[in-house]
Amino acid sequence: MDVPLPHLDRPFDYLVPEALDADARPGVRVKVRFAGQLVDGWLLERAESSEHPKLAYLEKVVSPVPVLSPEVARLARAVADRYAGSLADVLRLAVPPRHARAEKAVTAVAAPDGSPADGSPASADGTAPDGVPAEAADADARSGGRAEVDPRGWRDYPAGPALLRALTDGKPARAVWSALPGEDWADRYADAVAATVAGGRGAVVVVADARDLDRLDAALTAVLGAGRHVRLTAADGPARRYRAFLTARTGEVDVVIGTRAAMFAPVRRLGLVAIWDDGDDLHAEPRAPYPHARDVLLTRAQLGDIAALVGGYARTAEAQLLVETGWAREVVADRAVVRARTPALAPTGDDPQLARDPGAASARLPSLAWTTARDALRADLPVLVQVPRRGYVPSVACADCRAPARCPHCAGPLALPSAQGTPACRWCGRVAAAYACPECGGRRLRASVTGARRTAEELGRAFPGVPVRTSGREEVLASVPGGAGLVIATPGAEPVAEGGYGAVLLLDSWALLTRADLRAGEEALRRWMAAAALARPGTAGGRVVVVADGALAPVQALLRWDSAWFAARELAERRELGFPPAVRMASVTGVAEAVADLLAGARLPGDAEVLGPVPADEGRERMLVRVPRSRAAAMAEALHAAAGQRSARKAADPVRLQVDPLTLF
DNA sequence: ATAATAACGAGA
DNA sequence: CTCGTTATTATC
Repeated sequence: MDVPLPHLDRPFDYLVPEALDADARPGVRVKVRFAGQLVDGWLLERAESSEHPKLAYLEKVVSPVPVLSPEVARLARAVADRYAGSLADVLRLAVPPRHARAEKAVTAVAAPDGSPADGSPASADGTAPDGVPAEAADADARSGGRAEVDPRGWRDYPAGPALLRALTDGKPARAVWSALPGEDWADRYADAVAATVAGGRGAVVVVADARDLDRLDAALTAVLGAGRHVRLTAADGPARRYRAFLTARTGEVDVVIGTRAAMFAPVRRLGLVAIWDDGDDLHAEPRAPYPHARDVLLTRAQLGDIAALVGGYARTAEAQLLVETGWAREVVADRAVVRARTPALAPTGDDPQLARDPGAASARLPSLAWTTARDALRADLPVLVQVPRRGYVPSVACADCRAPARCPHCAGPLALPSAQGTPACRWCGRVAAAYACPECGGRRLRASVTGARRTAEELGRAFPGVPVRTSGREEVLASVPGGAGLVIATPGAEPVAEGGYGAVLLLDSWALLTRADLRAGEEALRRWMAAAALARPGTAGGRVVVVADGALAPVQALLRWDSAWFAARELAERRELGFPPAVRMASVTGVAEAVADLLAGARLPGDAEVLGPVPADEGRERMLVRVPRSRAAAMAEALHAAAGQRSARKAADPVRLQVDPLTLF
């Protein structure tokens, strides 16, 4: 039933009229009369009988195309349960809006009679997508006649060739991959997909943005040839998106790549789910119930014995948890290989000791950064300058040692309500009047971040005669030529340089590190590594300068190119502080009475902690519920049920439920 | 939203 | 005890 009310989040039985019998198959969109009015719905399954005494008839089958595959239906239910949401909400994300013209075009190709090509009934257990008969695939598997895919660049990782072999063999391998600097990740993902396809199975790959998608698209076309895969992204518009969706659904292609819109893509005989750069916040769906692409894909892998690949230059705490729990194996290069591929990395003091050179002074560049850039330009190599985007909310840090200031009571972040105010916790609201830094004992606090963009603009003037390109919000460059030139980019928009950059400067790192965010350190490292990975290896003259204190853990991790170490440290810290992913959290946001009402009605597990309230925007407030991971399902169910109670009695004020919210403060 | 149903209280 | 009114709750 396509209604978002949580208390109606369950199947309803209807009679199928004779006339609709042929079209009324599982997975089709239907219209039914519900509470007097016509509503949209999904036909989940056909049954012989019903418990319900008085059934109404199905009003209409919207389209005979069973757009909802059994595998995706099961996945959507699991995702709804995990995120305390409704199936209808997840299905809205999973199945793009119907586009009649696109449907006509695709089904006409797939089957002249208008029915989809894969009209076979769902497999009994619902785990495998319907379509190709299982026996055919098994026969293929037993024949042993599958070509082994050349591991190519995966040879740089001791576990790499075995991973590809497992993919071809159809084994549910699960890997957390730390890409080497300079690695062509898109080629490696194309290899992994090709290995899966060689085994007769399909794949879903999710990337963060259009630029990554274009890159992966090109790599896949090179490896698989044209027409073997399809792009699925909301940016392509409703018609193309629906068309791509149907192409996958009808089994015409069995490799789908895309942004997070593709995470639910129906793929015939799915054998691999993969995500690149899982730390990018674009992977978090902003619509209810706010699922994260990584979690959706991993749920999918778990439900269907499907292989999973989680990769990035940097490793997230979530990926680290997969490794530490043994759910996934890490695929990393040996230290010797890492050393050989890494550019020469150096930190430099944050306080600019301005160089004598007038150019450096005007650009307010630390002298090491300036000389590094100059040397690269002299060697006719491009230079990348990473400058954080504006708009970061600074949190409060110790003015002496710059450790982030945390609430002594709940370890939430401190914030200054005004320039001269007393710091207060953004979680529990307690005022930290007599704050003393646990690191150095300092009592003074500072809020930071100065204009970052101007630094970049001035940088151009510091190197007269050198072409300057910018890549950022308005215009994102995919690549730049190899000669001398300055490229100024915001994080995530760094173009690839032909042959690699001679120098990469990571400026204003302070803005990244002091963000009021649990993931500030992880995020900084992720962005630095993504930029530094574009530099040439140190042996080929590649140098990276990070303007940050070399003693800080994220900086250390960058210098050693060891994000696994940092992720382990980060995860350990979150265990200690009781933060995700070590625990499961949910946030409940709304006007105070509504939040209190919902929590009062929720039968939370006994060991649940309720934190807050803290003020949220527009007069609303936010409470956090924290449980051990083992209680995650119980917490989600309790919150969903409580939301159901409220909606059943038509409680006026809406409450937003968010499980594992990306930002906790 | 709306219809069925339970709950309640007044008047016989 | 019945009837009419009102709160509650389920909606196939």
